[in-house]
Amino acid sequence: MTIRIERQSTSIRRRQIIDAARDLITSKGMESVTIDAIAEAVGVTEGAIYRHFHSKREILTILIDDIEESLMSTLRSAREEDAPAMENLARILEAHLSDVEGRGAVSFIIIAEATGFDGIGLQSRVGLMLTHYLAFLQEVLEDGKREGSIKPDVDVQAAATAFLGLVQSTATLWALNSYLPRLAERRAEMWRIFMGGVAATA
Amino acid sequence: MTIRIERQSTSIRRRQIIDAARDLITSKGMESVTIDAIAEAVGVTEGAIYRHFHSKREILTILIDDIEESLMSTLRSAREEDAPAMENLARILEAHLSDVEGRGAVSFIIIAEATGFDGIGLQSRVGLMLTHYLAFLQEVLEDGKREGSIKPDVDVQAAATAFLGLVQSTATLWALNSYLPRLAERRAEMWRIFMGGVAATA
DNA sequence: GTATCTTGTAAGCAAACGCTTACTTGCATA
DNA sequence: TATGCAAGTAAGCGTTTGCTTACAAGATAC
Repeated sequence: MTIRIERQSTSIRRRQIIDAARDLITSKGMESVTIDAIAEAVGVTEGAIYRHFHSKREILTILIDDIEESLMSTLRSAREEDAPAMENLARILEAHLSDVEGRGAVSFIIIAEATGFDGIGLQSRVGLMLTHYLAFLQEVLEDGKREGSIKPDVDVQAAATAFLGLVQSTATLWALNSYLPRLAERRAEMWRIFMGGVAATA
Repeated sequence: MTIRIERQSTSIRRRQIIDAARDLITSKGMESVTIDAIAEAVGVTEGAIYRHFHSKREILTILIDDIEESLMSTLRSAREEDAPAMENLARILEAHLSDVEGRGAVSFIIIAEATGFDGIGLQSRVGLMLTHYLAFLQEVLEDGKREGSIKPDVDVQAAATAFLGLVQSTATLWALNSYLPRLAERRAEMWRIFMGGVAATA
């Protein structure tokens, strides 16, 4: 019985580790993200994890970076430079909901956890992520105002918050119903309500 | 040095215990809700807690009952029987945001925790709470359709979800910004957006 | 007044957690 | 080929957690 040790470079291991952390969150929730569970998923022992990260907190922080990066890049490419703002918003909503459905509600689980006082200081990092998200939406909403497709008296900050709420509540209900009903189904109706609230003309 | 033991009936202790649990959640977050912390807050030792509840899970379950009861009763009394549906909805939004501001975002922290797989089975209980919440909103929305104040083609389930999202995203941002900006401030703008999306006439 | 039930304490247990330590082995390079 | 670093293991540490046990004492009933 030979023991085979599969050595890997730290760059590869770091990726494997944060991927494992993400998978654990989506499959078994935030509570089950332990160093031991991550190590098992990667196929090494606990000690090896600390060769590549020096704390659990660092792993989670970098995971959030990763989540924000991939989400924002998805949303940014859903926005087309010369398309009408309302079309862009509709596409962004679709892209965000698809992202939630595809990757599981990781981002919202993390937001959730941070809201309830995470204890390792994710709170400010998650706050920053939401700030970036809202700023992006506000940009698109301002486009709409300039175009005249969005009512000039709409408060863009409130509108962006409401948009976030659309995705957040949908994701929450989806997660609490064991990811059962097709998440995308309700997209059209949600969009019509939001659109009606901000659009200049019916 | 006399040891004074303040005996209390189990009915009083049970109240004190779930109140302590709630206070702990709002002040220091879900993570800090431990049997030891609850015991200290009540002024007894850990063992005494188990005279009145037989598990932590039972405490949390009953706390959710309590939260749902007080929230729903607040929202129900914000709804006036003979008032127009849109007025009722506006009042319900105000009542819910006030509740969040007053009691801290307890309910959302619990929703959050459950979303991220709580591990003690709060998930289905919290799902039920949201179902009740949405059913209540859908009732009011149906009122509005009957009155003609809400567009007949509005999907009430989607509208109720969007309404929940309004409160949820607002509460989240509020919690992540250290409860800083007056939460009620943004209420009016949020309401205008939602109203615009469902109202029959501008 | 004494028996009994209820509420309390102090001590500790087993498991889980993040993390460290002492030591080993694979691998690139001088 | 030998040297040194990088990547791995096994074991265990200190702490925290939910919960249990053995025992003490206040309240109540007969």
